[in-house]
Amino acid sequence: MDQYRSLKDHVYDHIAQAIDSGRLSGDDKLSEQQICDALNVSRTPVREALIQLASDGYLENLPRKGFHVKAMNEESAREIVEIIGPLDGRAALLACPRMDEDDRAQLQFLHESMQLAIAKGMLKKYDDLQHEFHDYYVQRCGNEKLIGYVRQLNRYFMKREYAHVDHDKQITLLQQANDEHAEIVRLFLAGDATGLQRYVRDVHWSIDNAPFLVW
Amino acid sequence: MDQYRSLKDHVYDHIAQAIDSGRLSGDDKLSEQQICDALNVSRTPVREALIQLASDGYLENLPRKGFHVKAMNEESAREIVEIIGPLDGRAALLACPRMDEDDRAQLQFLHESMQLAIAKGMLKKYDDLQHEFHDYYVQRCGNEKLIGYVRQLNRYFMKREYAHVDHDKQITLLQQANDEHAEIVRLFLAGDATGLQRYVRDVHWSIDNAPFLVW
DNA sequence: ATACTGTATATTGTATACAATCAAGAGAAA
DNA sequence: TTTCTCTTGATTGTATACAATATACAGTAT
Repeated sequence: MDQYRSLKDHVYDHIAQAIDSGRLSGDDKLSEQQICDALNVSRTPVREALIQLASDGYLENLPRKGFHVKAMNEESAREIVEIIGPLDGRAALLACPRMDEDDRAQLQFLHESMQLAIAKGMLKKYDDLQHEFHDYYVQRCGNEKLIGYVRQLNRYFMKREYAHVDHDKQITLLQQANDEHAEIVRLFLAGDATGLQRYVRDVHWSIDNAPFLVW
Repeated sequence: MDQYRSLKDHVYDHIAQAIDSGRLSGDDKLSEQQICDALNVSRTPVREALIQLASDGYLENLPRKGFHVKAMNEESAREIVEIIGPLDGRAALLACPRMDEDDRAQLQFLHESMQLAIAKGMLKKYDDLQHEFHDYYVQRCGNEKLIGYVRQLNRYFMKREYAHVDHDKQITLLQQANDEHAEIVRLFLAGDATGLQRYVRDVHWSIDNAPFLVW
């Protein structure tokens, strides 16, 4: 058994993971009692976890009607795309002067790994590497609040499915995205923080691209 | 007696207001029992409110040691200034095409009111109008998530004091800020959304200005 | 006087009990 | 059959009780 800080945090992690992994989705209602039974805890820590999950954007709370998973609809997708660019761009700007030789090598390696994944048609692998790539410089921007915002916004892209696009089209899209990653790596190597911010914000996260096209 | 949605929300509002108004500050510890006594409620809704307040950035929670007000130090001020520009700029971009004739007139009126406040040396009044000015277009950006982010970040500027700067210097700073507001109004009137975003982000919220210099 | 240790008190974390509201279904009236 | 109402059970909101940990302080040893 894991030694959690508190039962509240245990419950929090349990539900957050269920949502991130897609086991809970849509507008699923969460029954407090059901969670209690599943984790063998009382309602108190469960409710505390639910309140925190709602505050963190995982859930919605209808008064007297309980909590349900916040659905990912057209509108919230738009809202996220409208915000992520400026934040990710700013993170890149801040991270740029904080990167050392090894960091830049890591980015280049990730870029080339993604290229390999595309060549082999390993879409899932590409997706993972993509997150690692962006995470790498975001984590090094030196701004905890910014890191938190970006992490929260990115959650919505974790569950994205490519099923509705045919395989060849997907490859084309990923290749385009990775060409942009190449430019991002180039700007990091050149130490052009300002240009980097502009490129990440206005090109890579162009507001005109649909959510499933970028990144 | 107010008819609150729930006692939890009642407690939440009470403490949030105490913090926003400056009655609670620094690293003040919050005693659960003390809040219970003050509001005549049990610990359950109090704890639920505290958890939500912590999740919303008002408080910090040291396990087994309770909640305390998150202090505003040099570092978190820097973090906020690094983020607010891109977000406020994006809000202006999104709001621009959504403004009608009346909205633009409102912005112009607020700008001129601020000019009047400066002329009369009414610094507090200027501050209030300033918030109203920025709030006006942020509220109209059509992105609830973005509105929430900007609101949360702005909380930190509400309690700012000018005490450590002499009066003449303050006037100079406010005049400079309001000149920038004039340009912002001009861009709104011209409908130049892109230029507006750039100006708000890179000039008005220039990362080089200290927090107490801008806005 | 200072540092350490043990105990008492206070505070936080969790469980349970109670109150208030909501949802579903049975039965009656149209 | 449909709709309304009433009742019953389930679920949420709140209070209280108990358990675990931390804090404060007195007493002792160095």
